[in-house]
Amino acid sequence: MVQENRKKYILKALNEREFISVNEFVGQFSVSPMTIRRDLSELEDKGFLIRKYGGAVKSEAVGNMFSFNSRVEKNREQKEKICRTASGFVEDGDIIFVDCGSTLFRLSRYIIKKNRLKVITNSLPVVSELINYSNIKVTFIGGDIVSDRKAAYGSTAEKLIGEYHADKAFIGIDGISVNNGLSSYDEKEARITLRMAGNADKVFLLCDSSKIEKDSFYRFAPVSLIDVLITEQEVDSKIISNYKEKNITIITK
Amino acid sequence: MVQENRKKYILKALNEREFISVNEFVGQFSVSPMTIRRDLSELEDKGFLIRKYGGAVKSEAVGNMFSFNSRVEKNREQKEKICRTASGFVEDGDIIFVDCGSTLFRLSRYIIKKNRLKVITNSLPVVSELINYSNIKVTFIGGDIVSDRKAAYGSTAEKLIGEYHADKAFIGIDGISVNNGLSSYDEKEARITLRMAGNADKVFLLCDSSKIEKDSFYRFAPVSLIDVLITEQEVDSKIISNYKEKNITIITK
DNA sequence: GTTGAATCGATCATAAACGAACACAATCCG
DNA sequence: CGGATTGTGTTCGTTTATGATCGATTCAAC
Repeated sequence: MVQENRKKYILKALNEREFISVNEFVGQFSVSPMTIRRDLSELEDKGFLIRKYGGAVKSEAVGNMFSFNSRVEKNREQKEKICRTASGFVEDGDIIFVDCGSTLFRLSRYIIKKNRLKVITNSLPVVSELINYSNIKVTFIGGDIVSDRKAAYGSTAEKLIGEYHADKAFIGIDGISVNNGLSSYDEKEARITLRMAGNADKVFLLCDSSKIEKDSFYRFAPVSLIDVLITEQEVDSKIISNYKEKNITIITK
Repeated sequence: MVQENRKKYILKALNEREFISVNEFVGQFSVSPMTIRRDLSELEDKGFLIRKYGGAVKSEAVGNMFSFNSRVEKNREQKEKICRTASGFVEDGDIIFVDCGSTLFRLSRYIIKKNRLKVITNSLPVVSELINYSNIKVTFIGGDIVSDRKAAYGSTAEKLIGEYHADKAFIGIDGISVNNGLSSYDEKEARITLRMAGNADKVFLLCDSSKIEKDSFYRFAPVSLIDVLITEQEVDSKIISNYKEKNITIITK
């Protein structure tokens, strides 16, 4: 059986049962455990399931009021990839800011294995993803809740961020260009992002390649605000060197 | 049976009974007691149950953020009744504090029809109930998130409450008596409650009758802190007059 | 209280599962 | 044809789940 059919079969099996094991498919398809593990890993990246020791369970996507509507989300795979890359920069014991937004939200699932992590965020989806993991301390930036963003904003929120300092900040934007810096579609959001970046030692910008060298309408900071730009695919080498000049590293995997 | 199934089964069993024992699962799953103990320990960390000698009991924690909380909550009907009564005191245009806890959480659904309401709370379940109603502005008190209470606590949270003033505070406690005042099982929770009450013009205490004239271990305020006590059934007229002397009205419907 | 049985949790040992790296074959494409 | 890509299997060191041991703790009966 070919790879595609195998994956379809796996998903079908998962619809009928709560848990599927690696070994059952090893028998059924006559392939090695490694192959099944790879299949499951890819399906996990796409958000179809969650791997567990020995197999996998259904993706819990439903039921969490604070989670984004993932089925219809665009660029989902790219976001997953960016976040997976970004999670490599999170170390045990870190204190990190996590900005709000649909990209940053996906970072949560890649950091739940870290130890003694402290996460400071204004995003409700991030909180609800992390709340059940005792190895992670979550601090929520309070303020006025904006329902369509599912996050806290406003002067209180901004002021509160100033009371914390983090090792790393993971932020999102709507556009970035060497000449015009970081830009956002929403001013209140930009102010939160700016504060988080300002109170962290190292700043990681997570954005998909479509936003690079594009500007959104509210420009709020020079590119020097960030240290690392993480995106999902190779970028023009000319662009890379432009950012390099500003001491910004672009990372794609 | 694999680990994942085991845990799900354990939680299912806990939904049907008050107490589950380690030994019953040792028999059912053919694993060692140590394994079950480890399972229970992990489930406790995530806030799904509370371990006791020989097994575990249900967690008090509320939460509509989680997939399998359809368990039958204790005293649920009484809490509903108390909250329905309390909602009668909420008026259009009010600014109100809502404390955290399983009783106060139920207040949300009775106030969603009000107009121009502003709700200030440290409870995540309350936020998630109200977030989709545009007629209600929600302000979340940030701070350290405590997973089993699903709310924010700590010095930041306490300080933040001081920055707000509300028309009314709706609070909960674990015990109240004329002589010893309000008491709580948890000190950090008491401090939040105290701040909310202190920053509101009128204070409504929501508690079921089993807590009246009972003391919990941390006494944190005299009964004069509150203005109105809302409970679910008729209280002894002697008690009513004792509270009346302190200018507290007891309301039962 | 005292005592004894049951339970608990820290620790160690073991087997299974895991993933990174490398190797190999099949396929694609200039 | 030859290089690149893709899918798979193998190896091997690491991680995870589990069970066993054993002293400490808890509970209940006295």
